Amino acid sequence: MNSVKNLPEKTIERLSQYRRVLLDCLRQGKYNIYSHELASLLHINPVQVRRDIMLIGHNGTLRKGYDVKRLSDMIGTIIDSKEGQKVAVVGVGNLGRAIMTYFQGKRTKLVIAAAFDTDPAKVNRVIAGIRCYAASEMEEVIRKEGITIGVITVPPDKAAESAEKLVMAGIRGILNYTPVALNVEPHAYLEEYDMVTSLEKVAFFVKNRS
Amino acid sequence: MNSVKNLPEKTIERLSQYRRVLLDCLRQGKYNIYSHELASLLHINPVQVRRDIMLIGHNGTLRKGYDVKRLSDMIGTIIDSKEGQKVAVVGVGNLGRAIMTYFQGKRTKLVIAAAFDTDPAKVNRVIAGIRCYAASEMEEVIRKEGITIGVITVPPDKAAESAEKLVMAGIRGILNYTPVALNVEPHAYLEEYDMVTSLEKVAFFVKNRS
DNA sequence: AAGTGTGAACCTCTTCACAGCA
DNA sequence: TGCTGTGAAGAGGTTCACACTT
Repeated sequence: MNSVKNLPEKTIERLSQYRRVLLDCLRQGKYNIYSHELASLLHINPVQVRRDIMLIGHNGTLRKGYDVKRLSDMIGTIIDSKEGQKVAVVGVGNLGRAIMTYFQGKRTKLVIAAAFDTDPAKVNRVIAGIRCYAASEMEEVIRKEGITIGVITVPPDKAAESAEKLVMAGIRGILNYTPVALNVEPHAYLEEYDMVTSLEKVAFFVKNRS
Repeated sequence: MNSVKNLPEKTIERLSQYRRVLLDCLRQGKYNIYSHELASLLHINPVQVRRDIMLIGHNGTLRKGYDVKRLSDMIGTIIDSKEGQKVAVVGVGNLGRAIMTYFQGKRTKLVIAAAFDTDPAKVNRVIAGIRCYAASEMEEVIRKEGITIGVITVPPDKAAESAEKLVMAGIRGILNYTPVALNVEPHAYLEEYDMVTSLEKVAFFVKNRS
């Protein structure tokens, strides 16, 4: 079937961004929005917006733009799990802390429930509102808390080991910020992002501009 | 013409990753590598590797795999500028520091030359080896140092303002880690990355697995 | 036999063009 | 008139299949 489960990856990314914009609108008391407004706020094409919205089910539309509340709720039912999901941050360095701070009290459906590190100065402390455990406690804590997603922000040489521990603990999704390609399939869904690559990409396009 | 300037975006990203792997090989005394080795290290298809290498000029090949040194140099001539490029980090929070630490002494062709913040406690200090200036000095420092790329890691509400300042200072490329879509075209090349979107994407795929 | 180089097919994503509705 | 919804075309990216080389 061609349900919501088969949405294109790019559409999912944009839905997340639509929702952010929509929530902003609600906060400002704006209750409907045109596809071209959403589009220009995100610098994309209005057709793209309409098609994404079409893909999540023809519903949710009106003749004078989209109903902001209804659309953002609709996106919620697609992206969020009903009972929410818990996230663990592995590696409480600058990057780990950045993510923990970012999420502090933001989402209700996606909550950072634990952090892990090997540094005794961090273990058993609460950092950015999140309890930090010893890396050795990973499996126990993840199972007990029902954590499903792990974010890896450790130094490169500890990345593979961290991923392995997460998989052992039954994690279902991993977001890897380390420049090391991990091998966790088919146990977990894996998303990798490398800041150096992004910067080099910008450097390339800066170099080759007319 | 169909030169190296017109390389697909995805190919550029992979070239950056190939180079990392190749430099690792050199460090380990490995001097040639097969496409399937490179591929499996990065979890992609060997054909993809061969095609990317083909795109950067048929050269660089051998009958017993690729010459590691020659290929990584070749990638260097494509990604790097001859005299290198300087980078500025705008916003010395956790994320800004993460990037500054990451790059410390890593690259010679892509160097973080300055950081900017409004916090008096950070201004005029050296953090992760990088001099931190007041945000008000941005235009002056960027022009004087010849900085071409800006990384924005400020809080969301200051993102637009930071981007504007960078553009005013003649910046040519921006990497935006803020969840705010910036409007800097046609002055600068823009790359955006949003951690929340990435996490939500992982959450979606975790939720919808067979 | 085991690699590379590459045309062509395939798949994914984006945009065009336009019908239909208020 | 000005919006949404959508078939169809187009662009971009990946993989297949196979010729070629040593």
